[in-house]
Amino acid sequence: MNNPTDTAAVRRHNVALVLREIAAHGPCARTEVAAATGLVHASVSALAADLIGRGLVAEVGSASSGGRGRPRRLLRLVPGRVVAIALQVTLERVEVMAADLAGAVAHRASVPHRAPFGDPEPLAAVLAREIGRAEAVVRARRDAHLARVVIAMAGPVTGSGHTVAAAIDFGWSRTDLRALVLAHLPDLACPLDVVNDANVAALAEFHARAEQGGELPCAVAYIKADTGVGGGLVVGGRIHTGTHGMAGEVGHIPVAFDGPDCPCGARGCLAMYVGPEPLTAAAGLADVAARDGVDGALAELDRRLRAGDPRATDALAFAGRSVGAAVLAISGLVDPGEVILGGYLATWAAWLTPGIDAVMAGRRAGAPHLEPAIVRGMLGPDATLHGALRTSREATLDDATTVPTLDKPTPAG
Amino acid sequence: MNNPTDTAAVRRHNVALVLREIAAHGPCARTEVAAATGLVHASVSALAADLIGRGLVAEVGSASSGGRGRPRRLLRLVPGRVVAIALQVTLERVEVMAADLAGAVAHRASVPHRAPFGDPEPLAAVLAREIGRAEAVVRARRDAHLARVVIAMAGPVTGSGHTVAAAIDFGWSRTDLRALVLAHLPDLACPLDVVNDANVAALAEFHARAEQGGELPCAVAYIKADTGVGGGLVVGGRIHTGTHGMAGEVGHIPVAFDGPDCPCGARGCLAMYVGPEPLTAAAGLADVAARDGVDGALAELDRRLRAGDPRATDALAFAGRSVGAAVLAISGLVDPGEVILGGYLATWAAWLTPGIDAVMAGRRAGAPHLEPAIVRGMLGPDATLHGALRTSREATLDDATTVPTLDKPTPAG
DNA sequence: CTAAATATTACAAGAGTTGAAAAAACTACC
DNA sequence: GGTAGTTTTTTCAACTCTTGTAATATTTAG
Repeated sequence: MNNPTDTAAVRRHNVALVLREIAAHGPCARTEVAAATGLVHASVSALAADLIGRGLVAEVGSASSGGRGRPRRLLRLVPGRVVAIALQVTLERVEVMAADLAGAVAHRASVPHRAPFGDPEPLAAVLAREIGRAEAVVRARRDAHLARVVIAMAGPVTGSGHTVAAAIDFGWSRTDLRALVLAHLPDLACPLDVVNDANVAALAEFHARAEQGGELPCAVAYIKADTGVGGGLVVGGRIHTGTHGMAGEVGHIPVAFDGPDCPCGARGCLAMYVGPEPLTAAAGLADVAARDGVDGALAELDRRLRAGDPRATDALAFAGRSVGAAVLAISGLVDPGEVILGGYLATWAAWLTPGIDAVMAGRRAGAPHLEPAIVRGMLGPDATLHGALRTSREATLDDATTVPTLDKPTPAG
Repeated sequence: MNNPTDTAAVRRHNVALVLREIAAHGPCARTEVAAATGLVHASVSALAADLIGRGLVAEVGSASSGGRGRPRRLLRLVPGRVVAIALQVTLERVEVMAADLAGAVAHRASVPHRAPFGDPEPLAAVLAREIGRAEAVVRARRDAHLARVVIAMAGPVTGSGHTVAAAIDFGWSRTDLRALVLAHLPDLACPLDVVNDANVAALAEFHARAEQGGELPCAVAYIKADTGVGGGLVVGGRIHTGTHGMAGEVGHIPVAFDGPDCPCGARGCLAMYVGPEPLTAAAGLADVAARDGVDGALAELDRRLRAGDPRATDALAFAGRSVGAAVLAISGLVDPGEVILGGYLATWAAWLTPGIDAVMAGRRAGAPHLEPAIVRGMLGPDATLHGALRTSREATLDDATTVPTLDKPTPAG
């Protein structure tokens, strides 16, 4: 907010306020919105009329409010009015999901991409094709407004939100993925963002918790492990990307500065203790990994954990200690209210917790009220897709005036 | 910004914008302010008139701008109009400084406090007495407006900004220092804040760099060591306090999770490697420390470093490695554009850098553009006092309408 | 001394919110 | 069944703020 402000900005802000309230607290009357936002009845009426004009909000019947008096006319989000497309790039596939502001899924796809190492162009073509398909689905719906396309993938993304600084798994460096994809889509009429997968997963988990628990902490950290170790920081409800898009890369927190060498160039990184390869190796599954791949080894590790194999449980307990060290680092630096575990850290939380607690016990004993709560993420493997959709949702809720009015400006029939 | 916005908020924002511009870029004309802020000439005139009415800004002569034409009338901050009082609590003394928005010092004091362990009340009395003295100095000045009193001390301060959660050095816990001090000052007519000393020092160093370098990074981390190891995070120009006021406590980042026990309850904390006791001990000065205290040992260490004593330089090189590990953790988590060293880390940066670089070399080799620059702080031991003043300054610049107009509202003679 | 150039102010218009009054719509009660 | 009471929503005049244009002020070049 370094720019000059005028009354239009006030309008934007207050429209967003009303829309956010209606989106968050289900169908509700104008009076309730006024009470919740602090705006005056007259203002809420005008702002709601604006939102209705954009097709974002509609009146949905009346509800007599207990005693006598005029019944309140409830407002709610119009399903399917604003849709976003999210794409997640994993090692082998592209996952696609399109959903509206309420989270109703309009389109879902999963395709293999067979991207060659070192050349982002074929993957960009696949992404563009899938965006086109999803866009066609959205366009077929009457009055659906495509707000944004969001591509999530591993690797730091620079602040401006389009260049992947280093995608180790794909052998790229400083690749403007947005430009590559947009080159295939000259007619795309909405913004396209590239984001870090773990960062948006953190955002999704943050909102999932905020929606069920009442209070939302000022900061939340997310640590996940699946094919890699990553994470994200949500500060004040927003993703903290950092100067180079590296923020939240918890996989490379050094938990032992004289530890084993990490491919990143440093020593003793967290990923060297809880990453899939070191973890399965520590559980004595190196041979399984060599034969069946990492996924097979992880599945076998899961079986052995549930069977009570001591070598497996010991490996998890040791890994837990490194997670505990990372949590202490996070606690001291960022001081989040909660640390959320994702991926197999959530699945195997029961076996990790003893190690985490052991490392944190000392400090907790001194000041238990100052340490973050460690909780399991509630979203499964789709956390990233949901998070990518969430970034679009937040952008729309922040500035609803980007959604066109339904009267004349869209004469497309 | 979750509250409804009205035109008054627009005014606040734009007044702040103009004031900030005048404060930052010296005496400048309305035209220049308009160009820099994006506001229209007419608006700048009105806003400047408001600021002049509050006595914050004054016209200071004309300056012909090159060629012909009406000369521009320059605006500048009125010295001494808005004054803040900062107090820093150290182990043995209370340091006091009062200064105006431009940083001109109006009052300076340093008194021993002899605070007993476990009882905050005597210290609160000393603080209240010193605030009263500083206030009297401010009040004696014609038209000086006391904006804020800020108390900086070690220990996490909760977000609401008044309770010290744990002051280890003084043996307090969850102490509402603000209430204790205000009880002695029933007539204090301005807000009183309690802040973490290292956090505000980080803010001061951030602004010191921002003022000389043009671009300010989106995030900056600060690490200092003197009587203790601490730090701060500045994100988006603001101090990130965290959920419990613990953010930036870099002294307790674990750099080796099987390292030596730390009084905080954890193991391998950074403070166990670069803190004054471990550092002097590693340099073979344990006996000096026992005889002359920590300060004596640090002075001796400084002499030996400059004399080239290999044991001293080796100790610093080793400590540097732990700092490097902490920087890697900070880089991965927060991804600041710069890491600023303070205290004796700045003084002895030349001996620490080899160790830091050794730890960071590996990752820098892979992606040099993604690692933060490590720089020495420019402010000396007064960084904390300047930072405390800076928090007040930022609050005033954010909302200049808190400064009363000079006409009638202040009939005090 | 005049014309050009630059800086600042004056003024009407447009957009937004606010507060009070009016209208709408339903329930309860006689 | 009609009327009063209650609650919700809309209408309308007033106020504030920014903007764009025009007018005014002030200096230098020629």
